[in-house]
Amino acid sequence: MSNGKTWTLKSIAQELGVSNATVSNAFNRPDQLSEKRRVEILAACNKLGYFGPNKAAQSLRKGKFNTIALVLSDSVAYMVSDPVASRFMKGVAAELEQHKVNLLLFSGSAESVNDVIDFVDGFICYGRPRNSALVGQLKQVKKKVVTVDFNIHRSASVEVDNQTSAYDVAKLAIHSEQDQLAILGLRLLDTSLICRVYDIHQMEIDTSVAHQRLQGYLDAIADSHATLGNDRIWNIPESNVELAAIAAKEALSCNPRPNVFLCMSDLIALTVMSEAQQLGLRVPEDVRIVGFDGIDEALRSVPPLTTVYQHSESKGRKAAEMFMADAHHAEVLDYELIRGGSC
Amino acid sequence: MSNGKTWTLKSIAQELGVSNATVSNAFNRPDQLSEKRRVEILAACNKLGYFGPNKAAQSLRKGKFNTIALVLSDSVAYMVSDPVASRFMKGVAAELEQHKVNLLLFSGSAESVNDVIDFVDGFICYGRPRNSALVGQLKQVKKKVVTVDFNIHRSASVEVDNQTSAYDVAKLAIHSEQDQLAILGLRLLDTSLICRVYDIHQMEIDTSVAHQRLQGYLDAIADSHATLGNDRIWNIPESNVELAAIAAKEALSCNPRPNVFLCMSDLIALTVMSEAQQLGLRVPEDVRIVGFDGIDEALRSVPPLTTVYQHSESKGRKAAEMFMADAHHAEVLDYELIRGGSC
DNA sequence: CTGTTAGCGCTTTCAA
DNA sequence: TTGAAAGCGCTAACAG
Repeated sequence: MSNGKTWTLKSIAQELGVSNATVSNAFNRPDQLSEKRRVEILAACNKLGYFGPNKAAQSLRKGKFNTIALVLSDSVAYMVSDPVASRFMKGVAAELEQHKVNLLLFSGSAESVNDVIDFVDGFICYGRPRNSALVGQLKQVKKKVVTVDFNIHRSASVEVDNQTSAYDVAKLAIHSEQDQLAILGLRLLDTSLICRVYDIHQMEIDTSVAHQRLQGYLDAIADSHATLGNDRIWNIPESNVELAAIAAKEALSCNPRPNVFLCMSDLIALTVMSEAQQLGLRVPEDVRIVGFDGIDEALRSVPPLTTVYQHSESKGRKAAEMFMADAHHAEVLDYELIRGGSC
Repeated sequence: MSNGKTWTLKSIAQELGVSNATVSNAFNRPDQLSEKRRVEILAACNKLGYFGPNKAAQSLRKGKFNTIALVLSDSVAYMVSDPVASRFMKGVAAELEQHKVNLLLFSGSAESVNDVIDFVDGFICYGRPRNSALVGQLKQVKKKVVTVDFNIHRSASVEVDNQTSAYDVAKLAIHSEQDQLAILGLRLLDTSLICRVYDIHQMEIDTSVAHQRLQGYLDAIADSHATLGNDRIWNIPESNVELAAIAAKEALSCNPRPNVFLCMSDLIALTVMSEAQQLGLRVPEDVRIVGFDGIDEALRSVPPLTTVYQHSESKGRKAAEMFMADAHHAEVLDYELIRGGSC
């Protein structure tokens, strides 16, 4: 570590023989002193190793932090390796970088936003946080909030029409009334277990992404008069290959075997595809599969996956944009149906 | 937004008819007042809607922030979607979450760490930042620093032996003196262009990951007496499929066509594999390929990729651990050779 | 254009 | 156990 003296605005002002207001102005309000004087002061500061006012003190004083908290729906550790969440973060980061605003990652499983609220100018909240207490807190917060993929009925939100898009992609997969459906759901239940979801009608119909997609699927199935047995909906707690493989194996070994798989993420869909192929089943001849999200890997699979492409990166960018612009409306983003070869 | 009054320690103390020191103690130093009194005060605060001392003021006073900055080697937007960096972040996040320490993502292309230095307790720096000025700043910083995959000769570091691992995996790929090599490098040059790298001997041999790997490859080639033409090293500026595909096409259309491809990332290797297969070449019979990193997708490819598996998540965890423990040594992490079917 | 001063909201001696 | 007061480092209003 360098052993130079640690300067403060005050001490440096004293050293230079000017008042601290002058130094402060030199850094923050160029119009308050002569160009010449400002340059002199800045140069002197730089030589002495004073690199500008302490940001923490500055922020305390101004009530402005140049930092926003991105509240994720789950732990940071989990979200950062989720391909869809990553793309979203990428969009947020890209936009914030332009505004020179720092990004603080915050876990949706944390106990309280209080830990960071005094450090940030506000929140972008990506998906309903796993700890639902946070939602209540966010409603009370006296700072800017932009919600994504859900809405807390205040301030701004960015959403995609999950229900309609799920309906659309399901329609692509269902070909006849004879089709036997299976739904591989992501986080339909608040559990870390892989299990069937039986009483969908008793489920609290909330605004979570999973439930919106489920509703879309169910509508499509009803409209098509196809069959969805009451033991044909799975809950998968996390979008990862290991868990998905277990559910996929279960689903593929049902009797009668489903021939259409509606999957709430591409990772799940790709896993079903791979499991099916290992059983010697052909996609789409024997088994049709659709995913959701439109991750890169889905384009590269054989056959490529039919899925709903979400503009996750744009979503992130939009959310950050709305935050910066202090927007107060709800923005609904487009989606695209990708017709791969899996159905 | 809630319209309740915004309490401060002072105003709440006044309201409760006690001194502000008492309120402060109730929240921070339970031993300084009776249990009964403490509980009373806390309950009263909670009822009135005061959720504890303002963290920004607290931090300014204490000089402790419970936040660390993760300095990435490139822009946050880019790093967050890189599979290897993601795993690293996952490890860091998991460890910090346990300590209830917040994570601030910081771009390696930013101008100066000054923007955040006053908000954080220190830095974890993942890879040499693209803006090399940051390295100099980090050396001066009077706060904790842990570097990863490079070393600034102060405080702690976590590293993997890139050179030896590259050597090892290259040895797996090279079978005879007749082999025609190609190296698809990642960020060997400070440019955003895809191009050949000619004068490797004039290159500043630095401690960047890319150069260490290159040295490992070159050693392996030399030891095997195989052939690496002087126009057979490519620079790819980013690890993504589009850029990799361009370089892969170039490399595959060389005459004589290389039959061994040493790739500095799995994504690059997978892209070469896919391009080769599209040309009707068989892997590994016609073309042998090795990657680096050991991402999930590499295990699932056909054939699975031979590569070096880095324990990226452990690396992240370790870096955070060392930060929290205020370690000062250099830690060298293990790697594993994964023998897939691609060579 | 420059200097003085009152806080931002808090913690922590120190004396009572 | 409590209260008064100094000060963390800074900004902004105001007076000169």
